[in-house]
Amino acid sequence: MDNKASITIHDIARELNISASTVSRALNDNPRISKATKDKIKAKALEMGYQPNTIASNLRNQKTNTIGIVVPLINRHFFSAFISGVEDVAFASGYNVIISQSNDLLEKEKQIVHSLFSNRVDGLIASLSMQTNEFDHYQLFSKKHIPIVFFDRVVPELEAHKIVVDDFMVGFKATEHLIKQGYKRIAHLAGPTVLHTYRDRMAGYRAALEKYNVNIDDNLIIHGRLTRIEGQEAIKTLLALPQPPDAAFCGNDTSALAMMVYLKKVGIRIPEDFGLIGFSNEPFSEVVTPSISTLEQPAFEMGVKAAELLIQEIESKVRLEEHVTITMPTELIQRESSSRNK
Amino acid sequence: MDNKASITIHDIARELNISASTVSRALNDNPRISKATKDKIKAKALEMGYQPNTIASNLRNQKTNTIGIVVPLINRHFFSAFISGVEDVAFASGYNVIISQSNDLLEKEKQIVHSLFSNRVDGLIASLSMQTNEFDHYQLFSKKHIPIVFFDRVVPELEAHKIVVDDFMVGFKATEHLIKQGYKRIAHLAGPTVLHTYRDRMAGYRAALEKYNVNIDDNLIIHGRLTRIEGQEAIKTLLALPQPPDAAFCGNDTSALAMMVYLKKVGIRIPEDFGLIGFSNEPFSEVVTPSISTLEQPAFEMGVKAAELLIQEIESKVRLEEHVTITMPTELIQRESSSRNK
DNA sequence: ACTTTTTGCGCAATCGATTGCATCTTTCTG
DNA sequence: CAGAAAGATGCAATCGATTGCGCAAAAAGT
Repeated sequence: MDNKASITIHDIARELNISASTVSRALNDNPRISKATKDKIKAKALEMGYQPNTIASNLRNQKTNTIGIVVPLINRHFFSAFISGVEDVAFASGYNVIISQSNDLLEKEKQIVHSLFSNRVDGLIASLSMQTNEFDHYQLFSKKHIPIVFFDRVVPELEAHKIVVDDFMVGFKATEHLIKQGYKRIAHLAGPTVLHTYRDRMAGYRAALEKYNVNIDDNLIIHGRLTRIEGQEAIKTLLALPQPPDAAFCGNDTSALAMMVYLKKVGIRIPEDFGLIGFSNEPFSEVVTPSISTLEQPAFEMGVKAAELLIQEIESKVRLEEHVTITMPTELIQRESSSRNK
Repeated sequence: MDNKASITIHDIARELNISASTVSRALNDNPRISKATKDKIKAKALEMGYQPNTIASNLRNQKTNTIGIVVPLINRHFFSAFISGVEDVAFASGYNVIISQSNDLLEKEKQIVHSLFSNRVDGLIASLSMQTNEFDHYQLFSKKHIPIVFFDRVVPELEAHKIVVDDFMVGFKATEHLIKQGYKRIAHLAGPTVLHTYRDRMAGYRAALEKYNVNIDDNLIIHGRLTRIEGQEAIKTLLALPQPPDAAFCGNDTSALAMMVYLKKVGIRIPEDFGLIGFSNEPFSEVVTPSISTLEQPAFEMGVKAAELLIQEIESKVRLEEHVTITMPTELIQRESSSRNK
């Protein structure tokens, strides 16, 4: 029915024989407008079914009340939980959220970042793609002092706020746990070392071994993309070693699961013969048999923190000079796959 | 450093002593501008680090190249996979995606829909909240002929495009499968009947029983919100029946898992003593022991279809008169939890 | 009664990109 | 070589909301 163009404040103004400025001010509860006029205008706006045009407002105000999110893949528990946390806070503060996924491709990430910039988001929350090794595209934002918060995959070179987990402690705690459970040769399935996350975790792994005087054997360290396939390949490789490991700390739960499935298939008992611990507490790790020990990565809370930090920065007049880094605690969740001592 | 305001086409025009219109046309490859001028302008734009202001463009063009998505909760496998599918198609077609979650609250859903409208999204993709029993807020869109695609939770009253799975067939196939596996008393854990989805599924369940001349016992049908807790309560209730069931078709994998955990605990063997089938093929259902039979809900593909349909509608001059409903196939995935005949 | 303040509202510019309608050159045609 | 046609670019309005400044009327102060 209502095919005509939207009604604007000018339409309301014309109907009421007043100026558009007054309508605008009335709708924004500007004190310069009398109560009587305000009421009249608001009533008319309602009657005419007026809906503000946020685009126009954004253009004029140089503010979009929108924050952009860049993640490698929406459809992964950690990221979707994180996004959920961001959205919660954003909504409560009157912000919209534009989400894009990089599919772990640098080129797509670049495009997305440009697009979000052109859409004039007020701030950006991003996790780097696995390929990302240059950061010029983020300078669009930093040069204009548009706040950015990086999370999960971050690099030290980046001058921006960061939300991370203590990856060193992750590696340390996971490894220490396996040691304390009596495992002697502990393998580590690590992600690509270009990412600091994985470097730190491996450092924690090494530190724990050293602390407990366990010999470090580089043959027990395998790098990969932590997929199911690669997890399976890794465990095959490890078992074929002259001195195979009796436990593994995997970079994520997915690869730990892959190992578990294979170990069960070849008749190696978990946790008796082989101990496993993963990372990030995917929903499945609790319900598989045996359940997989892991470290909880508080995704939702990280999203909340990221959004709070970003919005605070957006709305503060003065831009913080130093960049804050929030390190989130990760909790070790001991389950069956590593519970040799009970 | 670069603290000054953004450079606009006017800045470029000034530098080159030409008009802004020419710059605009050049950057848009308008044939009315000579190659020489275009090259000069593009070079200058690059040199000055020009970034188009999409907001201004959107306002003028009355088009935002943005589509809005409303889901109950981002952080759920089905929805995040769906969104991922939408985002893929949207990005490829030059659209941004604004995502909001209703948290299954009608009031929040209303706010979101208004906000997306004010942001002038070119189209909307939505799944109703569990509470939603009125639809006036969507009329904002339909009245202005802004296309909407509903998915998953839909109602027949809605005059819009829909992407759904064939819920009747889901119920039918799941139940038929259990019957063919030799189970005799098949329970059904159903969702709230206000939602058509669940009504249809139950109808399918009943139809299958009838077709195979299995007596329908209403005591075996339990309604709930399909959470883990309620799944556990349900199986307790069912087992306490004078004539307990020997199989169950659960409304989702989560509740099926809850049943499984309880059944294992009390020593009832799956699938020998009790058959289980869930719905939606959550990632965990494949990896638990025993693995859970289920029906695949092609979330990602549904997102793809939804986006394709919406974008096609947005970009077609003529608005389709009839509303299309795309019914996606669901495939039964037989796993251990229901494989008595092998 | 006259100045000063306060109150209420309108004018017109602005945000940045787009586009219909000129205008001014060239180039071509007969 | 006049006049038409084609080619290249500029002017100014437009999208809808916001806001600094100004003006008039009403209220307050002397």
